Amino acid sequence: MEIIIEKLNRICGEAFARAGYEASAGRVNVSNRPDLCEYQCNGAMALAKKEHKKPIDIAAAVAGILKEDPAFSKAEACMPGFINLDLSPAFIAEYMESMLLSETAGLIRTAAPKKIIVDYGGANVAKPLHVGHLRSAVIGEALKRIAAALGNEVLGDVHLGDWGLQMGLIIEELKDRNQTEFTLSDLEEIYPAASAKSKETGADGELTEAAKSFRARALHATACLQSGDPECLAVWKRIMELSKADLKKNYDDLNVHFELWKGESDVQKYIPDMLQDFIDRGIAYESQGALVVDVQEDTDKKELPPCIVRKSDGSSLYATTDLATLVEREMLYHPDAYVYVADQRQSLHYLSFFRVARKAGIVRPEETLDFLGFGTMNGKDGKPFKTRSGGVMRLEILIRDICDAVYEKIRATRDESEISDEEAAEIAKTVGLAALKYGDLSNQASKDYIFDIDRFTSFEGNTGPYILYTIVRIGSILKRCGYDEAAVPEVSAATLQTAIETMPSLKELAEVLSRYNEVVPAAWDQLAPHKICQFIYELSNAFNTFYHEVKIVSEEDAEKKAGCLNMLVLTRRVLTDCIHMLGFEAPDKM
RNA sequence: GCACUAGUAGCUCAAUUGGAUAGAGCGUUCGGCUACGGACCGAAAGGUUGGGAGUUCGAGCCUUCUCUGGUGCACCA
Repeated sequence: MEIIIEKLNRICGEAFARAGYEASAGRVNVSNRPDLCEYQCNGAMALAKKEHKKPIDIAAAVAGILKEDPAFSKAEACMPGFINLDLSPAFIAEYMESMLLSETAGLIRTAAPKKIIVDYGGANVAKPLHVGHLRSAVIGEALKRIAAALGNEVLGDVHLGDWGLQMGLIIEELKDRNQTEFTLSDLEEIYPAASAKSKETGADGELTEAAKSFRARALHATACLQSGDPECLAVWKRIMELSKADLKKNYDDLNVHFELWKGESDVQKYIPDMLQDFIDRGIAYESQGALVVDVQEDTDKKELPPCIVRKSDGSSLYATTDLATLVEREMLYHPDAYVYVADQRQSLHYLSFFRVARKAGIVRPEETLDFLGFGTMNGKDGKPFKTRSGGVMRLEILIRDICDAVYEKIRATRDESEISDEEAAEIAKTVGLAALKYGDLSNQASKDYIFDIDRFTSFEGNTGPYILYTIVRIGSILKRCGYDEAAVPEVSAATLQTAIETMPSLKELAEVLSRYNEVVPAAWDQLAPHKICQFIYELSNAFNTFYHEVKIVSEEDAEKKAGCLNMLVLTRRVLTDCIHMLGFEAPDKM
């Protein structure tokens, strides 16, 4: 398999070379004027100045050569110097055949597989997941699956926040209540209560004395825990047990699965040696009582504050545990690359701690450290998404709401003889999750976006349900024609060619399909799952146009019908593989 | 104050990384049902890409100035 655009680049480059120009000018793009041609090459215009020739003359010479190539049914020069290209049916049919015969539907596995750790999720123990955790989970999971589909070895790590102040708050709150035993639902009530208690402010807007003293006690309890106090540790273990199980269930509901359930507590043991090493090598020094590392570089436009790796009270913080986590990962997994998925607001922290990691040589110079910062999920008013009462919405509630909305739609439109209430509820869970994830992933990760439940759950337009509907529709046609999962029609380039030659909308579908193996690596290189969303949306549109134009089931020409069915199988395969990469599934019917 | 980020159709989003006439969906208007699933398809209207200047054959994209939002600027994570 070769990516189609690279194949075309090669052919075009050779044509430029034969005409006496540099082959690098033969770069081909998908046309942005589909009314004129399918592909275009703009190399002649870039060459004109250097060659002291008119671009149209160069283009004409090259087009003359390309006209003879069996890959094209059209190759013509257009003013001021474009080369317009149409693929020949034989060429595209052959490409479809190779995709159909490929185990990966044409997706090309990377020649140099990497070991990649994706750090996402960002859950904190003892705090329920809320909407702020959605994007990290959804985007991180998608990136992980995309990288894996390309043949990389990928480990997802939830990197739990399990060693911070929230633990001290709960420990002290339990003491105040004289309580030693507690359940998950107790915990769900205890933490918010304790948190509120520590933040209580008086009329002047300052923390009250009670809040201050409670906070001080919590800080002390946190310190006790971190220094291994058995009593605190016992409570901590119990909290971990309950909370982890709950988090796992919540992430399962999101179809998000982590290979590693590591947390801050796992890497505490590396911190003393790591910091001592920093000091010994002169990387870290004391400043205002804290231990810091300079991260300023000459090319920086502004002053960067040094990275604090130990607070003046001797305790560790965010950057410390992140660095220690790298120490452990290097030791246990030797990865080639890291991707961190977290809120855009943390970009400074990541920049800073990446630099410390490099400066201290925790990672090898050739290892990559990437940070994908995502934007805020806003409500329809453009402000951060809140519940009606203005609070933070729990993720479970959000998922429930979206599934309920889908459920009502399915009940309203279903054929009751085919879909029971129970089935409708099952389908609504699948479709609701797709609506939620697609709604998020179809936006560029780094930008803020507006969460609109009505739009996301719509079955029309660029939505998850529309994509699923297309998959279900293809399944329905194949079933009607007698093909189930196992029985795939025999593949033949000649048959496909006949079908493509006689049905223009099928050729368009084929050309969208041919871009599959180009889009997925691009989505990975740019950490841009929305490119896959855009692709499957275009693919669904191309299919539905074709569907509407050609009555497949009643097609009488056996060869044409076989070609169509092959294309249906391939379309479904590509759509299914793509949504799997995005982290959701299609139901059998909906 | 300094820095980062965004600004594209009434609304929600794209734009193959510098290429031809800036594309989709929703909404609006019009057209298509004896359903291979109409949860669909086709068509129309809708734009000075926040604004100014520059770079070149060519700019939504690059440079610079400017306006408006959002965010971040050492001991929270």
